[in-house]
Amino acid sequence: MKLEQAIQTGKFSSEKHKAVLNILYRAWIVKTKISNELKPFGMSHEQYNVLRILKGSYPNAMRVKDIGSRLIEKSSNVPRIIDKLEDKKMVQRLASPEDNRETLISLTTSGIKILEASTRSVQPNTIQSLALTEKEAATLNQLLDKIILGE
Amino acid sequence: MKLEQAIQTGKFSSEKHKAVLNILYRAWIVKTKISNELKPFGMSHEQYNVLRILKGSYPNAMRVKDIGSRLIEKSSNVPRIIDKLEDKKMVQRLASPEDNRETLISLTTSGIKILEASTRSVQPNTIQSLALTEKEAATLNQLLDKIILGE
DNA sequence: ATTATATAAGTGTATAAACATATATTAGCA
DNA sequence: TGCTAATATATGTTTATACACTTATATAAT
Repeated sequence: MKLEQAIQTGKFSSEKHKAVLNILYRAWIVKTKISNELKPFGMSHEQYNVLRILKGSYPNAMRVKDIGSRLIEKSSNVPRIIDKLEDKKMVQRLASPEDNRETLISLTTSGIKILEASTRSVQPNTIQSLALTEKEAATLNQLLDKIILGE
Repeated sequence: MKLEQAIQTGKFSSEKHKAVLNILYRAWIVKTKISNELKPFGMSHEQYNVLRILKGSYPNAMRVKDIGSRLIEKSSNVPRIIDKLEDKKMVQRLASPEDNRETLISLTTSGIKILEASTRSVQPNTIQSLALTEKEAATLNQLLDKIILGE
């Protein structure tokens, strides 16, 4: 759906103004879609993201702070997300041998399985279904990379 | 900041995959920036959006459902946002002469003033500061309009 | 060695988002 | 008319977000 239909208006002061609203709208669409796909797996979007990050370094464990630095939403409360995943036995906390302030987090076997099953549900309905060629996506990425507010 | 730095990773399975993460990241940046700009005015992002929508039809009042249909995040709870704005005397509720189920919402004089003052703070630091030409923004909009998951 | 500073994880709390449900009113129709 | 369904707003409740603060540990400086 075009943005104009989605928010029932056609008056934008500029293409730049429209672009800002468009980004907010598409992000909301994507987040909503992913959250809905994850619902049967009893997982929130942020929990799923943490699992994906952990899988990137599997079978090595990761420190909480390194997980946080890879999350898109930097205000996320990583220990609390870990709590939820630990309750569900998807991850486990380990003591760090190098620094006692740190906690290491690792995926459990069951965590990997659920992650893979949920990814098989999420991917085809989100990323793979985007009606963009790789070239278009690359252009989109170039343009998005110019949005660098507040640095 | 480029996405790779922002989320401390360079491995994306495709440009499409990266684009999805990029949209989520840029939206988070924009939302955070706008929220910070609005903080001195004691207003949340969603409250600000509702005031902007109301200004579009000012001096005419709007129905709650029509405000909702213009919001980007469709799961927003419009009556509750109105509650907050009404507490701050920025809007007022009126009975609808046509349909007693409806409530009409209108901006107060003070609401308009605060909206205009906050917009003078938000606009230059968000939309106007985007390092995009109008042509680039138009291309960005075309590409974003292709993201139509779950319709 | 002792103190101050910085860092990592976790906790507390207030607000907002998401979702289901309730209440009131209108519209459709037998 | 009287009943059913649909619509519009509002409320209740659970979970998540944002942000401040605490605790424990490590590093740096004197």
